[in-house]
Amino acid sequence: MPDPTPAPTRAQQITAAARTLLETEGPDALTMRRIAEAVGIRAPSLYKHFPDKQAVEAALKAESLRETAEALEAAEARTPGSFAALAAAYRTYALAHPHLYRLATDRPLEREAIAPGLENRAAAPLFRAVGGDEHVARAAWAFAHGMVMLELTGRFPADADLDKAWATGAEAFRAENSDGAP
Amino acid sequence: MPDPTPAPTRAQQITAAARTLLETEGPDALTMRRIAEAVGIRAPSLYKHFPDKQAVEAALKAESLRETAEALEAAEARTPGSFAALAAAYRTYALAHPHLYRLATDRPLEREAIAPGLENRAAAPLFRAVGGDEHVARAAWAFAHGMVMLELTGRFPADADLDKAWATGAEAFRAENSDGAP
DNA sequence: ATTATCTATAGATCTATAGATAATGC
DNA sequence: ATTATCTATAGATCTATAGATAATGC
Repeated sequence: MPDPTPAPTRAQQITAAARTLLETEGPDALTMRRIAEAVGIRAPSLYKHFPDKQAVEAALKAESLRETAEALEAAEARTPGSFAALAAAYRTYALAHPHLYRLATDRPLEREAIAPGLENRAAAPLFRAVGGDEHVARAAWAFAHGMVMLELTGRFPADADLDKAWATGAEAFRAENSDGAP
Repeated sequence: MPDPTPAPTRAQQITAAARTLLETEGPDALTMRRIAEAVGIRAPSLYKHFPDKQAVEAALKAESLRETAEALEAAEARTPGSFAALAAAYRTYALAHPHLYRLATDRPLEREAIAPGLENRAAAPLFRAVGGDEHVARAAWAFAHGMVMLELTGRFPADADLDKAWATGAEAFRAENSDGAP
């Protein structure tokens, strides 16, 4: 019988160390030297496992995207057809992993480095919840991303009731509001 | 009669040079050395006019915020009460100044470095256009910010019809949708 | 007197490559 | 044989301060 928890490959150790650094100390700590130190090797050895730093970052973006998809799929399974439930899950994931979320959404995605279909998979629950309209789905995603980013960046007033703002957006993009009202 | 176009102060020259660098070459070009070179002095001399680099960046953020407020006020004057008109003006400004917009919204704002009331001034037209509900105003702002950032970052599919996504959000946050529907 | 500027430089980093050496797998 | 690792280092930068010198304003 195969080992149920196979030893992680070096590449996996590197990605895991990079993630821990990013999540605990922020983007400035994400250097090849710090990553190597965390793994217990010297920085030049990293280049036997990843061509360059961008490739390490791309692996972290793929992780974040996959976990976002999983969070949305779980929310959909619990509460089918509810954009509010998806929005809550999206917010929860992003606020739990602020540096990772930012890395994954903040700069262009190296699409050749992520699994084909992963972007679509992450978008699918939202598409379904807003009634299958791609334009509504994009607007709803923008709302959720904007709320998360403005919240993470501290741009709302300190005393703002963000739950109410989220509820407003959840209401605005409900599937029932998307079909034919004047 | 006073000079109608007074010579810019050094601080103004420095801010202007910094802005040109940022807008034309992006954030990596925004170094104290490059700024000094553009002004025609040596980098250490900058510190007679700004305490540190963050202060230069704060001046650029204030400029961006003021111009955003002006763009929204102009749109409101042309088309009072229309969130769609404000959203269009917001998008136009951000896409015309992508690096500046990103600098101004991407990281925490040094609020002590910007004119008191400027944040409120920028928010006021939106607040009015959505019918005076602060929660709707925040959700609508998040939508607009999210659309801009996802568009700037290249996260929508290349063939996505973003005009339609903007129109969807503009409809969703219209003042008429904000009062009392079930 | 004060202010602006300069040179020189401290004090930190980074990413990535070259080439040698040790460990592993056939 | 091949792979992983190491040391050494190229080649770039950065921000910011110290202290000297020149220019300006009273």
